[in-house]
Formats: sequence, structure tokens, C-alpha cells
Amino acid sequence: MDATTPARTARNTAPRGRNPRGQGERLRVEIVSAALRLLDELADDQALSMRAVAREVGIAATSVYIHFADRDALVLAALEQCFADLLGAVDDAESGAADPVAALRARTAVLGTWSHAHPGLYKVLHESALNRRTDMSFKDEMSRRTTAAIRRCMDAGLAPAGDAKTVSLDLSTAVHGAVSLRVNQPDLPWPPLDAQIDRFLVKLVGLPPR
Amino acid sequence: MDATTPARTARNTAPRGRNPRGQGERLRVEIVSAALRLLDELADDQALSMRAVAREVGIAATSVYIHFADRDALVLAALEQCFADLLGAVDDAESGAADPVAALRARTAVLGTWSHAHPGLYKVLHESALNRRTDMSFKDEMSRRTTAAIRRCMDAGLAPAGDAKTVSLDLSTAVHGAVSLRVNQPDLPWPPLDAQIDRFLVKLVGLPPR
DNA sequence: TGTACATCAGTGAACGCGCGTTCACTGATGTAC
DNA sequence: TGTACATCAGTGAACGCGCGTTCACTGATGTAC
Repeated sequence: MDATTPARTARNTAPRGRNPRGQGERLRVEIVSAALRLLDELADDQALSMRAVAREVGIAATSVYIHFADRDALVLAALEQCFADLLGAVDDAESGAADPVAALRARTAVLGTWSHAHPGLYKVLHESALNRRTDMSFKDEMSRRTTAAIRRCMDAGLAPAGDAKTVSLDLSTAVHGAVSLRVNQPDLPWPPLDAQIDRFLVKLVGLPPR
Repeated sequence: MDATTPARTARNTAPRGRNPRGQGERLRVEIVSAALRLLDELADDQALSMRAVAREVGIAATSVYIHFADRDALVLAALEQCFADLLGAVDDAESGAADPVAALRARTAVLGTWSHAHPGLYKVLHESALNRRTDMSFKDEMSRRTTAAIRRCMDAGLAPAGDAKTVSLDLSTAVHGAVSLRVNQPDLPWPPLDAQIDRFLVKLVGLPPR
């Protein structure tokens, strides 16, 4: 078996049969989720190789090109899906909250737990060179929704009135900083993220302390 | 001329003579500063190749190994130097300030301008995989000094008393977030960094607004 | 003063590797007649 | 009902590349005698 042969990894022991006619798009889904697993491990889009993705799925390297023009296209597709999932998770958490303040707290909490669970994806999403190389404006939706959540707090009189956009930027910035530091230097003795995020909510947004 | 031959780039047109006997360490300095130039361009330690560094200096690739055991050793040496320079610059700025508040403002301002001038180095210093792979505790000195600067503000009654360490962490976190976002997505329409940092100083540290 | 030798600064060729991507191809399955 | 053909899902070999690193080496300069 040479390096080109699809590997039978522990994760992928069943020999992979070809999809039935008309179901070629299934492979696309498998490729994207393999890419996401690897990206989360590697924490670097440049380190992801088409050949490694193919190995992970159990197909020939060339088969990836049936669905993606090149590596950037694959990574971008993977990130768009991953971001959509995150967006959904945050919205779900928010929708279960009793009032706007609880909703805003729920939003930021999910962001924290998600990035703790997927530090590699967090890095690729926000710190990879793709950000400078391609259009990733799909990410804008998150800040739009955060701003709206803050505005709802202000409108309900639960946070001091102010420029919701600026407050939202400051909060997102600080939370990003907190996550980024922890993701990049996981072995340092960081104090709990929740408590720090709480201080940001209190001092930057003006929410009442818990 | 093949790819192994040292390039005569625009930056480096003079054919490089060998250093006089006893001055072999000069090459080490040249290698480090070439590595820093490239790291700032590449914004990624994995993307830096020993061969590219050698080309930049105008020497054979093997000559780099006279001074550095491997690529990580070179990058680490470069980052240590760069960080020491930054520490010095921040301290210089601080020492010219009239009172502790001005000193703290000066500190953070230099951090902002430095990272704007060297976005690639900022990324490598704080976001590269080296942080997870090797000991980079030389970076701790910065937070120690920031905490001291904040404590001086508190002691002088210019900032509300509190846990200087926690306040320092929160400030550094938020400033890191602000810089990181701008460095990673330079094409987005960010509002001015100075103003945002100022809000952090006011809201997180409790400095009087300017 | 001359010369053998040690040291120093740096070189050139070569190794094996994994990579992105292209190309012509295979073999199963459905479909038109 | 049989068969030629088109389509689909995916493959295998090959290309040229730049890389990290090792090895034995070169040639200038200083030094001991």
C-alpha cells in the first residue's frame, strides 16, 4: 500500500463503496465534514492538504476535485457550513431565554463553549490567511445579530441606552480577545472564561451583575 | 542559476562576502533580521522556510544551520528578539509620561501602533502554532508590566481600586481582541483603534475619559 | 622568516518527502430504440 | 426483450515543485614552532 492508496483509518474502516447513481453529491458532504474534522485538528487552513482530506474520506485524491475546484474552495465551503451551524446554535440558545438580557448572555455563552469545543475551527474561521485572501463576508451576520440582541436590551431598559453598534463591537472584540488568547495558548493558566465574559457584559454593555 | 543559488534580490544586490575570522556571529544577526522581515510578510511561522531565509540573506541554505539547529529554533530566536524590542519601545513610551494614567495610555498606544506596523509579526507572536508547540513564557513579562502600570494608577488614586491583575487581564484581552480583528481582517471598515482602546481604558480600568 | 597545521566561515550536491493538480481512463447503471 | 450507447461516480499514474536536513567538502586566515 503506498501513500496514494486511500487509508483505512480507525475512523473509517469500512471500505467505501461508490454512491448510487444520482447520489454523487453525498460525497461532497463527506468531504466537507472530513475537512472540518481535519481543520479543527490542524487549526490552520494552509496545513490542510487535499490528499489528507481524501485519505480521511477513503477516496482517491482526485475525487475531491469532482466537487471542489481547489483547496481554497473546499476550505471556504467547509467554513461556511461550520459558521452556519454556529449561527444556528447561538440563535437556538437565545430563543430559549426569558428576557433580552438572558438572551444576550446565552448568545455569548454559546460562543464561548463552542470555541472551547472547536479551538481549531475558531482559529481557521477568524485567524487564517483565508480572511485576507477571500471574501468571508458571510461572517458579518453574527455581528448584525449581536447588535440586534444588544439593542433589544437597551430598548427594554435593561441596559443603558447608547450606540448599540459601538457597544456590540466592543463586546465582540473583548470576547474575541478572551477566546483567542485561550485558543492560542491553551496551556497557560487562564481564569474561567464565563466570569471574564460576565465582566465584559457588565462593564462594556452595562448589564446588571449576576 | 538554479533555485539553490543565493538570489540577488532588489533588497540584497551586493554579493555577500564572508565575514572576517572571529565575526561569524554577524551572520546570525543577519539571519534573524531576514527571518523577521519574512515572518512579518508571511504572518505565519509554518510558511517561513529555511531556504527562503537563506535566499533573503544571500547565503547557502545550509549556512543557516551553522547558527540554528532547526526552523523552530530560528523562529523562536527571531520572536524573542522582536518581543524584546517591543518591550523596550513600550517602556520608553511609558517613561516619558507625566503621570501613571498618561503612562498607561502611552503603553497601550504603542502596542496599537506597533501591531499596526507589524501585523504579520503580531500574528506570529500571538497566534502561531509555536505557542502550542514551544515555551514562549518570555512573553509573560508584558502582562507583568501592564499590571504594574495599572497598579500605579490605582495607588495614585487615578483609577478605582480593585484587583490589578484581573483588570490588567481584561484590558489586555480586549486590546488583543481589537488588534487581532484588525490584523486578521484588514480590509474590513474598522473604526479607529485609538478610540476603541480609549473606551476600554475608561470602562474596564476606570480611567477618566479624555 | 618560513612552513605545517588548526581553525573558521561557509558551500554544493544530494536524500526523500508530501504536496496540488492534470490527464486519460474504468466500470457500473440507466435509457433509447 | 435485447442491445448499443450515454451518463455517472470515481480511479491511478504521473508532472514538477519546494521543502528540511545531512554530508563531505573548500578555501582563507591565523598560529605554533
